[in-house]
Amino acid sequence: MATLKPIELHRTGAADLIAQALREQLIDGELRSGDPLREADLAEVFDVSRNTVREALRLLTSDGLAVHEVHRGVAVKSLTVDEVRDLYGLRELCELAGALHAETIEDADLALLRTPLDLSASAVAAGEGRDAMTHDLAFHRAIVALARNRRLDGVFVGVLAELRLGLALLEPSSLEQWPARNEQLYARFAARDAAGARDQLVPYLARSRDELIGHLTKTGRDA
Amino acid sequence: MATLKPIELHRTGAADLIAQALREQLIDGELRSGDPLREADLAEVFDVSRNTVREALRLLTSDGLAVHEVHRGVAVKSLTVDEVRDLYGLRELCELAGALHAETIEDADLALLRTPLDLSASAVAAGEGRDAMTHDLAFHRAIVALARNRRLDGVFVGVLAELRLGLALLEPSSLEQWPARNEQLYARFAARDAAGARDQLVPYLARSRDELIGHLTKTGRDA
DNA sequence: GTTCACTCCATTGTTGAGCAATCTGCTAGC
DNA sequence: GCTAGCAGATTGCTCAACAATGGAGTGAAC
Repeated sequence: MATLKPIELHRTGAADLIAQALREQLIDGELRSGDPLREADLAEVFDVSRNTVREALRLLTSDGLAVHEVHRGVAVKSLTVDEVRDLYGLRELCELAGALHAETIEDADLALLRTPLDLSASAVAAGEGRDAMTHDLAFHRAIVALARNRRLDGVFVGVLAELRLGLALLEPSSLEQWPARNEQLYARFAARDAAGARDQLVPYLARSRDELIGHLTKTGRDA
Repeated sequence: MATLKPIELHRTGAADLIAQALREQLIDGELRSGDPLREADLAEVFDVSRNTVREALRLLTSDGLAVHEVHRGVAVKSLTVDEVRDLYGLRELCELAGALHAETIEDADLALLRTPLDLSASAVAAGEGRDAMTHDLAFHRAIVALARNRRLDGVFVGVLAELRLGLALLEPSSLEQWPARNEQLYARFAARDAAGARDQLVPYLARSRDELIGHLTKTGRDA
């Protein structure tokens, strides 16, 4: 027989599916920080047993998206200002690792940067805040991917997921400046200018960080 | 009342305890790469229900210490050469982030580097391979901790845990060169020489990586 | 009015049994 | 030698139960 479907792509169990569903609700902002995730409720909503829900919640907590206190249950994580600082520190490390490779970037990789950028810009124009952010973050993921280190990609995805807990609460208006800034960043990559990318990236992230921190301290303690 | 026990430190459930026990067996090398982790067996060994074991196994797999295939169960992860490369890439990133702070290192931090170094050296002298490695890695953790980023620390701990899957299989003889190299590295920190630390660190890690990769390719495909 | 003590209830932690789905190795038949 | 198919083992998931814990409410004592 011919080589037809070499990958039957990792089937997933119910717990994984539920964890994924919850993750999506988190980044959609449907679940807000601090919201309790009660086993019995979720079991009913997803129509699975409580044990399966528990497994899913374990996954979420080890992702850092939820916190678990014994006998008090699981709740959506609230980011503290310190955590946001740490997350951005780590994010910077990841993105700079990618930016290092700007010198030798290939056209195919450049295209992988370009696509989410355009998608993000049009989502911003259309007022689709959530999509705009998704594509914006995909752009940054593409930057990190330049380092060609899957483990690093994994770390970065985790960082972004946690950051989204807070980012989801930002007002849509703050997104409007992003396309222009991303465009400048992209230009440095297109020019194979690693140092320039780096110099662009650091203040970019600092600004994003301070925006989020400002929002956290303004609204309520943490979020 | 006086401030007496402010921390009743996160009590843990049975699943967490079992996951921790398994982690320890992993780094001890008692569980080898590829070994199956059967639910029923573990349930009996630890005298808990299968459900609890399942939760523990979920934790291990999301730590990256085990792999999970649907309907085929959980097994201790086998590191591929590519994964080792990626892990060392990430490890380098973490340690370099710490080394950046060598310039401004305080005496207290220096002491935190010194202690595990001495412990490691005497463990090597005593032929205690496992302890030697534990303290060696603690030394490197202290380096990363200089960056004062808890999230980064967490990433690094995860990286080390996975690396230990392979490191546990190295012959004890290869440990003997480490104390001297660590000592050189320490000297750069003591001299507040960030650039020097960096120049020491990169080949140090490259060498360690190649040693592990060499061992993997030599013994059997992966491990 | 505040503070304790106590009770009640919601929720989690864990168990154990059970069954369907799936994988694995073996056997029978060709 | 190869394939089909039949166990047996193992996982995926459910269900029902009960103990342990935390929180909220009630009420008495100061």
